[in-house]
Amino acid sequence: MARPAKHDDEVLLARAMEQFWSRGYEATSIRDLEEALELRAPAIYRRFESKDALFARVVDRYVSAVVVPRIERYLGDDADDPIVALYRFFRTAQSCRGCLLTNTAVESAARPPAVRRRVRAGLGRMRRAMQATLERADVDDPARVAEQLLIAIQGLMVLSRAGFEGAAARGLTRTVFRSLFPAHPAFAGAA
Amino acid sequence: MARPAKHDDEVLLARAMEQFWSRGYEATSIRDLEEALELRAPAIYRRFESKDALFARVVDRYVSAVVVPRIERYLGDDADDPIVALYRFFRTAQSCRGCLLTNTAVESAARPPAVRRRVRAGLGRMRRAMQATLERADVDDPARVAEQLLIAIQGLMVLSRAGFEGAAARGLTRTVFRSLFPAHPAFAGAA
DNA sequence: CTCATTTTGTAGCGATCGTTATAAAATGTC
DNA sequence: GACATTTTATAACGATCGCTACAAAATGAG
Repeated sequence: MARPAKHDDEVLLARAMEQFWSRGYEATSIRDLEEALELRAPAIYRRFESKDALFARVVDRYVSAVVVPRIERYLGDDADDPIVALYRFFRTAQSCRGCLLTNTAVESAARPPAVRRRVRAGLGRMRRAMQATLERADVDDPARVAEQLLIAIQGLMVLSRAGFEGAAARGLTRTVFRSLFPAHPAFAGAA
Repeated sequence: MARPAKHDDEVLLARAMEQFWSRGYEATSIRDLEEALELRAPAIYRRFESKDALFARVVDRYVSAVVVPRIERYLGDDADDPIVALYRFFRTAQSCRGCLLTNTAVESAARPPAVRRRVRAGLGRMRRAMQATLERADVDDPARVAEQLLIAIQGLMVLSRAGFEGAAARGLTRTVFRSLFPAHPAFAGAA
């Protein structure tokens, strides 16, 4: 009964996410999005109110389509060794794009409170998932260790984005786990 | 023999740094800088080539006028307890502006390599200063622990910028030190 | 085919971006 | 005071920003 849309919201949000993730909010223009979404500005605005509103939807999608699936894949309760699972969760998170939540937390200190709230919620979700995994591993004070891990993964994301990648980043991640889980055989550390 | 400048470079760089630090590179316009520096655009451009070049000088000044003095003040070799000194170094670093090196590392993944190099150099300087302090404290494997601390402080800066401040941030910092230095009396942790 | 409905593209809005040509203001020298 | 020198401000450049009137394209219903 009406003209069909070229792409559904999911596809558009995925493409927009790629842009915002690698270039950041400010550095991504509507013209960039026109190319990425294969859609001209008016069509973008009719579907997503404004650049800000689109970005908010993108942050939501990042959590639901990137963070949560990664949590389920690596931190699901079927993991044989929860600590090794956490290690893999860390290692597979590193890339030159860093983490959209990290990038947004830093970049948008002066941006709409709605976005900042979403970022904090996303970070909280990660922390709780890691805590649940730690509880399965019977570590002491899982809440504190989860905080540690949240801090560490944010720091690692910053260093990834700063250019410390590959072997360097791998070494840093091992260092984190060796320090936090010195008794674990996989990271059994000579001090 | 010529018209005197209203302000010397040091004053101008200090004011520009405030802007870039709290708002970021992209979000700071030349018009913003005109107000902050009390100087019109052509005067700014005659002194500092371009916005990029000015920002590079600002990053340098941040290291030499903020990072290095803080290192000397808190991590100088006259500290009675190097671990407590490191703790104070961390605690006094937290603010809603985060750290300019952290912010720049995240924001300018797609910016001139010269700036990225300066950021990495600044981070390296912090790491070496913390390592030297750790060596004075006779901890095991100071190089590894220094890496840990660098990761942790970057993570804490992200969370500061995300809105975790005050009591929350204080708690997080204590958690870091309690975990890394469980034997130290100041952070003697019930696991 | 006509019509109502929805989606899209063309073209362009005013505002602001980084930057600059040009001239005025402020000094020491003679 | 006239001059050379340096620093500054006035005014504006083309480009791009986020955004939008408006009309054309694409469907199903009648």
